[in-house]
Amino acid sequence: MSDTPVVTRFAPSPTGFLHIGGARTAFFNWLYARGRGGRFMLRIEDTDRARSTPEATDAILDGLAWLGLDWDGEPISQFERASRHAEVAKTMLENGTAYRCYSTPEEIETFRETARREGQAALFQSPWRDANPATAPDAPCVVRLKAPQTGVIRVNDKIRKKVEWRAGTLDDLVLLRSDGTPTYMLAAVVDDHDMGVSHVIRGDDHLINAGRQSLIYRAMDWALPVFAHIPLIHGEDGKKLSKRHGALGIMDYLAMGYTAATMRNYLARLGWSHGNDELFTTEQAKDWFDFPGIGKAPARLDFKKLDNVGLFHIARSDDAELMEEIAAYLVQIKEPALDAETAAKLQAALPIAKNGARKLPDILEKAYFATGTRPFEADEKAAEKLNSVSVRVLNELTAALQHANFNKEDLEAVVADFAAQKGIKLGQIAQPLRAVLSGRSVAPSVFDMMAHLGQEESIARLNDAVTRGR
RNA sequence: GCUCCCUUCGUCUAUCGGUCAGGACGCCAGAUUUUCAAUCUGGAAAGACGGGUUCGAUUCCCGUAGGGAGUACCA
Repeated sequence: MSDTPVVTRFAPSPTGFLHIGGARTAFFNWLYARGRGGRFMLRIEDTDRARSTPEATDAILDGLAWLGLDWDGEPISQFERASRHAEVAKTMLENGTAYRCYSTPEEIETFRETARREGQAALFQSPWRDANPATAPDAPCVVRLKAPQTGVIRVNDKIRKKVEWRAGTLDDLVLLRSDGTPTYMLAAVVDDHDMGVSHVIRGDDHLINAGRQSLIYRAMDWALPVFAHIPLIHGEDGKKLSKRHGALGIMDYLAMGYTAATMRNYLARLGWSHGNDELFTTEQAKDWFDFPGIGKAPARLDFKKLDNVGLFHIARSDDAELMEEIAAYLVQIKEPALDAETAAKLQAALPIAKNGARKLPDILEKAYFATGTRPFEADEKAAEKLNSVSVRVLNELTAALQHANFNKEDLEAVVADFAAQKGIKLGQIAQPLRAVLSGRSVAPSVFDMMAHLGQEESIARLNDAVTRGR
């Protein structure tokens, strides 16, 4: 282990929302830095002026914020550093590792077509590479990297290990466009260098770029960062993620009701593992995360597994935290916020309602008995449990409840005794009881609900049903 | 086309030459049971294929197939 401080970065291009793959890349970078007392930085790669928008930048920041991935310092705009990039290109021009190329787009296209037709690699070979500068026309030009034509280009990757390209299979990439703006290849290298980035953790789709970019590092005589190219995430059908798969954006998961802690755990396990550990906290992930645990093959999204992870995390979330998650969830699905009274009722019922919930809406559903108000109208399924017989039984139960202590244990005993006396099964009482207490067929334990509601409210709901049943 | 990468149960994965190939989700069966769940017990389920190397390969090497990425004055 080197003693240089760890600096990682997430460098999205602001052309859309933060997608699930990008979120995981950001998370891995965050984990690596945070687990080692390093810095995690954010750089917005907005050199493509036509496609970059401030809205997309905001959306990405929102996504990271929701996931709880905090970054150090201010996000860096790559575009604003254009003059520094041009300066580096100029240095390369001066030290002979780059050249001006006056070929027009049409000429390049013709070259490629010919090459392709002849079955050759379609890498453009500029006639200006070794041309005498004196013969240069007074025309717009790009600045190209002078890629080596002999030997091999080798990159050491933490995950792929040694990756090599034969010189000549990497082209003379454009560093500066004809309008003087930098391309991604140049800008990314210069920024990573200037920001002191020690570890570049990014998607597998950049593996070849590591080879290309290493040439720029060498041209400038800069130390290379540690590269780690992580496998991509595929859709449930194993194909590349696309619109067809839905749930592409990280915020779509909030809209479905998954909590941030759930997503962090699930995302961490997609492509990374720590022995047989499946369910863990973000703190543990920070301690454990390292390159040897990262796999090589792309992973697929599995919502069933995600649900299961949610079960674990909701159960262990603290109530105040869950209330915040629920508020964010409601905003995301464009539902009105909870009023103070309902919120208070919900929070009080959380210890009961979060039991067995995988997603936020599950909690809301189970908490309805506490957030709703009398009289409770039984929904269709609940109504099936109510008939003249069951209502009569409930009426009799009410009497038994008059003298009960309203805690779970005593209530269980009282109701069990009552059932024994009547010679009926517990279920024959519990189900209609659930219907009158919550108006639903899906709700927490009837004893939990009564203990939570208290004697007065519980009996009032029983009486509502009895009155209506007459 | 060319360059590079990848390949263990349906899915996520463990294994770092010798294991009855382990775990998790899901699935199936059973238990529990006041609903949906949850919980508990048990079960089926995998090394893409073909060659090597080796006393011995899932593990190392080569090839094939399949998948992916790149091949832009996009990032």
